Amino acid sequence: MSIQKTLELATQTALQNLYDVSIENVEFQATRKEFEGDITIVVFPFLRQIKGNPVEIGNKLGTYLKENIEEVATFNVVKGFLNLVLSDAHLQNGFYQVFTTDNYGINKQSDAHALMVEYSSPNTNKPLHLGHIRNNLLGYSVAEILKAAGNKVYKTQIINDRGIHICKSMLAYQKYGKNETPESTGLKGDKLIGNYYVKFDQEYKKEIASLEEKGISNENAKKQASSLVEAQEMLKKWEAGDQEVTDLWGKMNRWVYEGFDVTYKNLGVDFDVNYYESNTYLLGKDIVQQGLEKGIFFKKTDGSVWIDLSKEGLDEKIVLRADGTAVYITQDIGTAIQRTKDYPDVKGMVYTVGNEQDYHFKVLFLILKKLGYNWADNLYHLSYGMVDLPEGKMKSREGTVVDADDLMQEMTDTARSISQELGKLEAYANAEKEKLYRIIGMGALKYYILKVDPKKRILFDPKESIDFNGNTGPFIQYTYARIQSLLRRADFDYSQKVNVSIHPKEREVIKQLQDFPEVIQNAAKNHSPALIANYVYDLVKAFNSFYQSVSIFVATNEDEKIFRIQLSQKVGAVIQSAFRLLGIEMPERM
RNA sequence: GGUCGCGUAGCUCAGCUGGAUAGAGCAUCUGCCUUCUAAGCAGACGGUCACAGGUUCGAGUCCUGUCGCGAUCACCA
Repeated sequence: MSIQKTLELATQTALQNLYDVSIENVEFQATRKEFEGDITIVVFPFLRQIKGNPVEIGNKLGTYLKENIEEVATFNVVKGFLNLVLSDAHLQNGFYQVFTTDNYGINKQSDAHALMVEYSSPNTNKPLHLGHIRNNLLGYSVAEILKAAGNKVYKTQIINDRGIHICKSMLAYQKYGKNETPESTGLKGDKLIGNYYVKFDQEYKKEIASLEEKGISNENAKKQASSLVEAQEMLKKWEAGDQEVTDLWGKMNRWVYEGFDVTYKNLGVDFDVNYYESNTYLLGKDIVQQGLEKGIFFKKTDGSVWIDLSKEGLDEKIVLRADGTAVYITQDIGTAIQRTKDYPDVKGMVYTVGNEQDYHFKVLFLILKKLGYNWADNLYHLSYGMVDLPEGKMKSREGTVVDADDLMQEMTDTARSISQELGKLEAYANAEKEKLYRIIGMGALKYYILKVDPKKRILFDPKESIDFNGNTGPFIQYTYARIQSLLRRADFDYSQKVNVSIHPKEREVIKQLQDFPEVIQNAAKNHSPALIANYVYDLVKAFNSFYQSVSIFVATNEDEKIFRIQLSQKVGAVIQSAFRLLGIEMPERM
């Protein structure tokens, strides 16, 4: 039984005995650090049922708890706050239990309730950028957090491998590509294709400009430009299965995937299953037909099919075009249903998609619910804020993007130069040093992105480098590395339970450790890696303060030394577990 | 214009179901390396929690309105 539960029951009994009232909830909070105590009971809410002075009630309750509950060593009352000091014995027992629990805080995954987490979902006409990095890190991390909270999770992406934008790259390649390949140019496949996408846009703009000179309005010029018309024709050919077009499409997509694979690998993310839009874009039409029969959708005179969501405060929304072809939401309906067929154990899905699509997902979830799918209640749009630059939105076509590969490389480079400046790691082999630079650089990047609340937008200024001091990934990695150094030196058995008097700094660390399981549950419930990041930061602060104020190897007796090593070991383990949920690796030294 | 999100120290962010004097980091300034890794620790400075009302014993947190920023309201994806 948790200490909180114990105290709650005891408080209820106490108030029954002392005042003859039955209280339903007891409100707890961690004692603020300027007061003495570990856990605080808020007395004010009792005043609804007990007439009297809160300080007096607090004192009576405190006395009762101290006399009857062995875990309570002493107490004090400030205003309406009853601060309880827990006994050393209780803290030691609590810690030893934490210490001896393997994979502390991490739950076993249950097959009963599987979830599918979608993230990344790139277009195959351009390389990944900083926006994708946020998406990928968030999706991956939330998937890992959900696993740690006890869910079975399938990670997936839907690859946007068809459409007019792909045709634009293909067209530009046909015209200007001279049969270049990643091998012949030495470029990553996604970079090569991305260049042609930009090339198309440049030529398209030139064309519009020259049409405008001939007196054609901008609006008409945009529609009439021959390059655009050609791209549209190419899309029709693709849909008709034209051999030449589909061959080129296949070849160029393969190059892009090879490029993406490198980026994903460096980013440390992975997927259990991929869905391709070229396979799913026709899905959902039969569902629309069924919905029409059930009266959920209705047909307009031109033959297009709609759903009326005005009762839900939304508009009418089209689900099928007049010519019978699918729109974006049609295939999303189809894909969601397809996934539950492919993976019958899936009871819910998480979509990691930017907040610009809030409206879309509201509509999608509502439609699926109206169609009567019982898993529709367990759909969640993990909506996150955009990553913007000081000058505004990133735009691939205009070249104002922070490229994912470049940024990761820069982070490693920064880690290298800081490390060299500090004169660290000089004794190690080059290969090991490079590996550590990568771990530290990526740790800085990932923590920087994940520590902020997903729904807030991030302003990224490329001119200001991401920090390595303070509330950062490397700070936490550094603490871990220090702990590993301690453990390498501790060449004795420290597994046994010991009795010591607990230092105030140790108290703080123990209490932090005890919060970890709840933090994981909370992060899962809120789909927020930021909660994990903030927790680890607090834990590390508490540990560093402890590390600074007590000596571990020069403890006053053997038991104390063992206890401090145990405490350090477990803090290291929790840091590692928590950072694994963020996809951040730990260095053994730095 | 409708809808949704955000607004906390000079900057970047915490602040759990309402609870004590609103917390960190960066930046600026002070101390601490002949003792376990100074990417660290201890401290100083810095706040009308956008604004105005309301609910409450108690509001950064809940409600209403106003302002500011962003997104969205396509037979594009």
